[in-house]
Amino acid sequence: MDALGDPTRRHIFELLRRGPRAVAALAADVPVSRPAVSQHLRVLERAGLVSHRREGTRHVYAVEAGGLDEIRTWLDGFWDDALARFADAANEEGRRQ
Amino acid sequence: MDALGDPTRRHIFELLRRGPRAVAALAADVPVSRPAVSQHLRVLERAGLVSHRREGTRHVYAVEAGGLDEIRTWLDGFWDDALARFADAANEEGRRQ
DNA sequence: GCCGATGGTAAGTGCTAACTTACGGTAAGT
DNA sequence: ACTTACCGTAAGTTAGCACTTACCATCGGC
Repeated sequence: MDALGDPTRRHIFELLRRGPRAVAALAADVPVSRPAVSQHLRVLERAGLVSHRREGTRHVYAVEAGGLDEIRTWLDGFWDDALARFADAANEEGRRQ
Repeated sequence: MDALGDPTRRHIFELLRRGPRAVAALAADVPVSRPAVSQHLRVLERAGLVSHRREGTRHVYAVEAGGLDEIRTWLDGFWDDALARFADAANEEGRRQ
């Protein structure tokens, strides 16, 4: 979640959404330098959102399904609770009127 | 999404998950000053994640269902694409072996 | 009408992190 | 072996932002 807070990082993440890419290929579509992309990829990997495999000298990065699922479950619990509370508030409102 | 990047802001957001609260009540459960909470609430409101209604001199904040839904749809599209790409990669892998 | 409570806003400060340039390391091609 | 391509890491700078203190506005109560 902290990892997706940065716009550039989300940009990289959405590029990876189209499929696995190497570092240089990612840096070509992002308005920052290549080392910056490397640093962002490291953060994303630490967060469990992406993974990389070496292919010769190139490092190909891809999205990790587990990381997305983690956020998803967190959001789901949140959503349910929020809806329940929202219903409670609506009931209370109706009771007042 | 940028709004949920800050840990303190997520903390406040999760407090709001239990139900609507006033600013002072929120600040009591967060290790920062009350003005800081106000600023965080402003960011959250600008992001469409919370809304506030005045209750006398108190400002009661509550989570906004729409904001959560927005993140949810974004995440859903992401999830589907990621799974599809993952399946493609698995197929390619199988074809090689 | 005055005082306390509640909370938004302004100004200022410190720290984090995002970015750059520079360097080193590894693998492939010739 | 030498060069080239590709990438991670170190060091340094800067801009943003999270936080605090101080101030002001508004609403309710005595």
